[in-house]
Amino acid sequence: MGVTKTEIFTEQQNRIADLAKAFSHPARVAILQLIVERKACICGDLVEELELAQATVSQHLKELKRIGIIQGEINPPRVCYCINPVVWQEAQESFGTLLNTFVLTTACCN
Amino acid sequence: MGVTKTEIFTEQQNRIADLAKAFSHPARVAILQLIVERKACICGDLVEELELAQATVSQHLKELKRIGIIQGEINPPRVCYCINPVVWQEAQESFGTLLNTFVLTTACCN
DNA sequence: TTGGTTAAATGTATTATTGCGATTAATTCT
DNA sequence: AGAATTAATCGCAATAATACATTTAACCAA
Repeated sequence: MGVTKTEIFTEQQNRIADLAKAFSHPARVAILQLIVERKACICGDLVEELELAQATVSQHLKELKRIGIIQGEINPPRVCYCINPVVWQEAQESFGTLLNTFVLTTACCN
Repeated sequence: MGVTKTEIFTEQQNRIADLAKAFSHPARVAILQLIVERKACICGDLVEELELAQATVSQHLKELKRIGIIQGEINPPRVCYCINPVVWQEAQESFGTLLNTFVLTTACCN
């Protein structure tokens, strides 16, 4: 996306943006939902469920791993992915806090 | 980003991805935080606070408007932006529900 | 060793995103 | 009417993201 000027924002703002990226593509939402639903998933199962090529799924998994919200356990020749509870909880708290800063009664300029 | 295959995902998954986009860039996080904090913001104030050009801020505002999470009231020659309570609540519920599907006790493949 | 299986990595094409200068549009104020 | 103010839009350059075919790597089994 062109060059995001991360240096002019706070750590917190950059981290929230990064966590939000985990959910900002429907394929990643679907992947996370499947992993949660089944407790864990091997890559091949995800490829079967989603109508996406193996390379594409693998790339989304890589991005989710970069963010930290999933972790992969190598179980040759498979890799089993599961939620990283620590980061998942971080997401819960971050979004929860941010979304709760706005209270409905203090709405608007209308 | 290449062509996201929205048609192979559910409405819900696509909507969550879209809502997450509101938070997936630190500038937009900062903008939303400022609007919430001050109840409302005119574009010029945001440009002053953030070290970004007016055109850039305007574009982020446009994206946030597209998603629906903010709304702009024209108050010439200014525009006053504020949170759209309906969509904000939708985000609360969507993320809340999704993030609560995972319970810590049912963790992992480790 | 030789396959077979699975997933990561690589390379490529395409499209989206970011950021900004410059321009334009809309509306006040004088 | 003319000047000033404010924000949207346009156009551009640079970079990131999507998607996939193909190749590579890692491992097990026979």
